[in-house]
Amino acid sequence: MNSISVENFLKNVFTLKYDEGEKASTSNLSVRLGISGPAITDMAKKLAAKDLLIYEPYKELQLTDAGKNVAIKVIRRHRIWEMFLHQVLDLDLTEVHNEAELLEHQTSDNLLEKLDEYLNFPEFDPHGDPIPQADGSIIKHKNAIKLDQLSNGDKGTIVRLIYADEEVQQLFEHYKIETGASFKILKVFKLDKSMEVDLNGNKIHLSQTIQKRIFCKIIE
Amino acid sequence: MNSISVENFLKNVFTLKYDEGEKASTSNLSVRLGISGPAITDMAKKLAAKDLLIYEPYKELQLTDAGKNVAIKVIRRHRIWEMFLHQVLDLDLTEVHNEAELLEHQTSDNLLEKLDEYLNFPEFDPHGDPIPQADGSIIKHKNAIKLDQLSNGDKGTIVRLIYADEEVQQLFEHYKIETGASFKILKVFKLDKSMEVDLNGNKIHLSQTIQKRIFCKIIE
DNA sequence: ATTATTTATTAAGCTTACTTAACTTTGTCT
DNA sequence: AGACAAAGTTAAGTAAGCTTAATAAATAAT
Repeated sequence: MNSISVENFLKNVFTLKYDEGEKASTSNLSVRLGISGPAITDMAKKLAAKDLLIYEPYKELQLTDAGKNVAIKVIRRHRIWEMFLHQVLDLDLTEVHNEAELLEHQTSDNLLEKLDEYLNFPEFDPHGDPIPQADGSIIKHKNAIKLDQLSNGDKGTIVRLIYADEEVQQLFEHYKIETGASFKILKVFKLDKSMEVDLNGNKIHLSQTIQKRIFCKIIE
Repeated sequence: MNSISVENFLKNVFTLKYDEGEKASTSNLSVRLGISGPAITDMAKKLAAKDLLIYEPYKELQLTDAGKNVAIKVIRRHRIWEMFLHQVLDLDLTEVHNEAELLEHQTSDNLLEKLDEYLNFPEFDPHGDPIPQADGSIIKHKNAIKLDQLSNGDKGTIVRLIYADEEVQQLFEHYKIETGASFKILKVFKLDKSMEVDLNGNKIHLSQTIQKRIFCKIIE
């Protein structure tokens, strides 16, 4: 069995790359996992020896299929727990992530499938993140794009939010940015590509970094 | 925060002593925790340094109040999870223990109270074990005694089963020994204090060791 | 009471998952 | 191209939680 550290490592390589489009570099992982650079290099070598990823000094980490499978399973457990905690136990969106972060490493296959069944096999979690299916496949939102692709006057609804860290989470919470919310782009500033958005009647200003963490669908 | 190893250690000192009436000795703990004797001594010294228990070489371990509180909290989390897994997710009695064994270490106070509330503040788990309350108090079954106290002809119902290890668990499962079941003592053998019992129409033979793991109430 | 046996402890060593300090490689800037 | 900053790696060391082998204390048996 893989340890909690190993599971978290692989999960973060995966989400960094595939959810956020960032480089799976030593420094990015160091920040994400809250451990030192050398600890990242160390772990990368260990996991390479187990064929869970490909490590070449000074190059970006690459998950192998085996590594991807582990990552996807951890993400599945995480998102099913989030859904369960939110829908069944009524924990709010700011809490579910941290609780799921712990539970995701202590969930047997049997328990996981019971939870999935209880929830009636959901496809997306409360943040709009896709829940990897039992076979490892990941369903995508159709026609969803990141907010930074929109222009003046565009209207849409939010379908997914990327909760990378505590601060982003607080910002979403503070401005009531949540899946299902409708918005209109009021103005895009060419200077720094920030934009002003009307969200349920409130005017809010979003940097490009934040825009990239918000997936939406355009309403024609 | 206490590590998983520390939580398990304190929990087992507690249950060994207060649930099973056994000595909290190095060898008993070694068997229970599945680790070597020296590992027990090591941990005992560490926890003594943290004032969670009193360690004197060659003497039985004694939990301090602080140590008891940690143990009781872990037991509370364990039993609430068992109840939840059984009642809400429909896992069977043989599964809930092992799942709860993992989840008990990854449950925040907030989540725990949500689970407790969802279950409507139960007092006993599916094995009949008392669930320590939020204030640390432990409600006892009234007038419950262990099976080994009964005599020929006594009738009663099972209120609680002590699931010490995998084997006992299997035995309970195999003979359909479960809380709520009615029984009658057919014969007590003086030789080894074993007894023959009629349980829901089946004749079963129980050693004294097993009798001590079954709590019941007499029906007059 | 002495011996034998069980039980517990000490000693030495291992793995995992980290740390900081020093050094090396890579990429950028002029 | 050379210098420099940023990013990554190597080296050495730590703490937790284990292990086995050897030793000592407590308990039971004769």
